Amino acid sequence: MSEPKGGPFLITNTLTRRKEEFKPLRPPHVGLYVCGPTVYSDVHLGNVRSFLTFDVLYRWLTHIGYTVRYVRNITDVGHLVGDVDEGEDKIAKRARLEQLEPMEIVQKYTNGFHDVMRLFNILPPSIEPTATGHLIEQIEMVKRIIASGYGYEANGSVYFDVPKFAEKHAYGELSGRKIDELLANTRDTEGMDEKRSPLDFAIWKKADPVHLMKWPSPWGEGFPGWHLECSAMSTKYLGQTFDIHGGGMDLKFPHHECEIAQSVAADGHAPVRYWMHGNMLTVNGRKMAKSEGNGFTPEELLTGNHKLLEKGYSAMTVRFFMLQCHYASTLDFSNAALQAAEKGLERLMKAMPLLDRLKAAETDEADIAALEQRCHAAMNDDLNSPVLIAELFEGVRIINSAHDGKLKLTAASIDRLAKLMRAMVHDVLGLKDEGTSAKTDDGALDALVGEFIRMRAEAKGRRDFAASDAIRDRLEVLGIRLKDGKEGTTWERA
RNA sequence: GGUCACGUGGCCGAGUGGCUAGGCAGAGGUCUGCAAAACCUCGUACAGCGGUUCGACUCCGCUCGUGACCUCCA
Repeated sequence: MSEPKGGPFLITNTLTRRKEEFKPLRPPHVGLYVCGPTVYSDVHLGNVRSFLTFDVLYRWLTHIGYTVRYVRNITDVGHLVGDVDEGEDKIAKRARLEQLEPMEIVQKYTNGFHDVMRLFNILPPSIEPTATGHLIEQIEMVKRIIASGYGYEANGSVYFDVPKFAEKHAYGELSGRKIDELLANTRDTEGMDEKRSPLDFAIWKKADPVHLMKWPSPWGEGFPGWHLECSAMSTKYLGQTFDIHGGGMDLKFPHHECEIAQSVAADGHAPVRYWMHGNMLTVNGRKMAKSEGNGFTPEELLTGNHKLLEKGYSAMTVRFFMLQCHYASTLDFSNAALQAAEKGLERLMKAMPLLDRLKAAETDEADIAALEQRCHAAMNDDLNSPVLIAELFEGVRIINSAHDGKLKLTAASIDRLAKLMRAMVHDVLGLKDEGTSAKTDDGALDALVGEFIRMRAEAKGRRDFAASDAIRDRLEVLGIRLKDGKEGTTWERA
């Protein structure tokens, strides 16, 4: 494959801070790695936004013809709760609080994570490796880092020697940090006596005797450092250098910076060619985060049972809401914005079934090819889903106008428009019908409502509008809304 | 404190050195017995102050404001 379908695909590479043309290492294959969740508590909406961003990336790469191997890990090793390097690990803490085995915690929240992903129609990755399933690879990587001279053992733990690494390599390149500034900003050095420098980070950590999640290693019983699993697993499944690594902005430093250092130290190669970072979801201007306590669970979202929510919103409403904002911008949550998205999505989704009912004309009054071109251009420009959605509303206008008989389309244009709309709405944006239309209901209800529509038509025929309006009003109360059109009356759920 | 972003019409949010995305809300109109829906028309916004330019919302500087990272975090 020399060129992707529909022209070059540009992405903002956070390593260079520029928009670059995406050229995979081994086309048509693309290696994509995304940092997954740490499974010690419920995922919240902010987490969902990040996984949604890369879901759309995955969908778009696939749509333009690439074969993508998408790896997204599950962090199931208990990393430490507090600052510095002391204290309880997160999973063990949760296990104690919930009185469960650590691996029960891991399973419980992994299941929950998968449920949420399904709810938001986020596709599963090609490989979903766990940190605990790749201890051997991680231990081997620690050995390679020690062998290259950038790792040292101290009291059963192994640390990465950042200042030494920085002498020959660009530590801080991704996050735009300089070693001197980092050193100048170092906070207290308590509990860091094992480290040669406060900038050093653990790649293997000795477990104290009460620690629950620990494994044997050449340095004694312990557990891998937080940054190590991503390096080890991405290398295993995507190679020492691969195409795209994604994650939230907040992972840029230190997590991704450390990943680069580890890979360079262990294998001598920069691991990633294009880094992509999604921005944060905010609430009242503040980042939604577990530590802020301003997040909410999918159940709360659907039911509206949360102090921040005026009402419940469907998963697709939220998905659409997020896609109306570019992934690299912060997106502020608000009820007003969510309600606007709900209305907009409804308009878009209601136009989709009309595609089957358009009547072909001899001439064309809309340029579907140009619309198609603009849709592709939007997504090829750094996944600009807001612009794609704007174009899709142009498609909605065309569909509605044609359906009203105010705009002519040839059979070929109708076919092309239908294919375009379905591909963009369902395949690329991942928006699915949530079953509010009459079409998905069983035939009995449709037949029943049809009977009322007939009765009402008879009343209207007698010009007995009191009777016809009564039928309409009572059905409305029951959640059935009648709509009179040129070709008769249709209904939908109110 | 250091580093880096951002500040767009009532709200949410794209974007560009000159040709005023889109959605929601609002106003008027067409259609309809009425209504709903749909369609058409309407808002000339870009924090403030300077500078560069024939021309800046878009580039540069300063000021103000907000946020993120610097510690686990998507």
